[in-house]
Amino acid sequence: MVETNSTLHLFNNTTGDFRSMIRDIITSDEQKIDRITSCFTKLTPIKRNTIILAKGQVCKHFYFIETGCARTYYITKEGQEKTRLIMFERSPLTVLSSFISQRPTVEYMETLEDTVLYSISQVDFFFLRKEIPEWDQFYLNMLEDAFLFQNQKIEELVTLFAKERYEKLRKETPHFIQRISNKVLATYLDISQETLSRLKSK
Amino acid sequence: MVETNSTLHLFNNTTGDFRSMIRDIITSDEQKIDRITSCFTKLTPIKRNTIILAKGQVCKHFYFIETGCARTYYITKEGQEKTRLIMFERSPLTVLSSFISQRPTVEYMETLEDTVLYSISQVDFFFLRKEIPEWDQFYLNMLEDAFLFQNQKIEELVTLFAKERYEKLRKETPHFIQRISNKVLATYLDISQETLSRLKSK
DNA sequence: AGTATTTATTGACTTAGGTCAATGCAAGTG
DNA sequence: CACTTGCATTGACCTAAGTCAATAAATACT
Repeated sequence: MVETNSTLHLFNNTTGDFRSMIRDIITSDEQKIDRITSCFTKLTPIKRNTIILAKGQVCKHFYFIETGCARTYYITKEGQEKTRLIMFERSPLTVLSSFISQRPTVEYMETLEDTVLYSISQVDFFFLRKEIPEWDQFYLNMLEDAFLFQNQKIEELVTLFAKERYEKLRKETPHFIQRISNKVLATYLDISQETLSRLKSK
Repeated sequence: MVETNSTLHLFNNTTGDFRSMIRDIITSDEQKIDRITSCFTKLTPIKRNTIILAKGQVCKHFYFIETGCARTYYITKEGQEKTRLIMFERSPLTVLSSFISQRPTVEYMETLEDTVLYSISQVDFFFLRKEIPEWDQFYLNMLEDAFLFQNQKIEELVTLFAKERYEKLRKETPHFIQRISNKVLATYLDISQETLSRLKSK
């Protein structure tokens, strides 16, 4: 990863890559981009299969993934994992329900690969929303995206067979199959690992 | 329903009840409430089981339900209905995915009882958001609510058995059982009508 | 490199819930 | 009020997908 920083600000612990991620997300002047990036901390790399947030905790951070990927999942009372969301590099990552409400989450958040995150606290996040309209707009866009994503997920769960959900994923997001283990992918599609294995070989 | 209007504005086709609904939703001065209510039209009562929006159409309106109730649902390629959302009086009603994106919906919207709606066009709705910060805030709150609702729905679909979903509904929203037919309720819980009938008698 | 621990695959069997069909019941319409 | 149409219930049977178990293959660990 290139460690050049396009600004001259000292004590800015963000990289050029991170600035470009922010620029992808909001259109604003460089000063505001500075202000935003200054609120983020680059975390030390997190090993794969590390739990970032556990059931019962309040989600006090919002992340951007620089490299790697992560998921959020439920554990049923029978002990089964059910993955709701998988996010890759250059994407936001948080347990939005808990982040919004600041109430304990029922989900776990876990890295699926060695992952580098940029982190902002919930307090700073909401402070930035008041301060920078473009950031407020980003929050709104993210919320809309999250709504549309879940809307789609509900539709797929209730209208498609296991086989069809897998085929749709294969066509629309083939990188999921390349990067995510069969085991986790099965929990994402809400089918058993064995059934997924059988679907793949047909 | 009381048809008194607490303002002196002529040509204001909204009722006192409607004003109180808006006041429930946003905190603002009476002038802005006037401005908001003036953008809504009270529709002539709609008979039960009337389709308000069909698959393939773009959702160009946002509604408040004054009396009655309505649902949005998918029809699978096997011809089965799957209800995603049921809304009652004093609640917002729209197919948010299509309303946001202005792209054709895959859902149907239908009244479940004789229903009275207040309607605002998508254009006016977004115009109001620019004009009145409290309305913009309402949109954000609604989006957050909608997100949280779907988040919950996904959790229930993937972590609970049919029986448990029914028991949860019976405890948390008993009015659904009183007002919604077994048939529609079954599609809301994503179980067959026969199975729901059997669950109820145990 | 060699061992230990996951993960993937495959077969045999089970099950939650669905489908189909028949009957009784309630409700809307002329 | 009769009549039709749709809704709820129940029984008999079915099936998509899950579970359990045994290998095999891949990864991680020392």
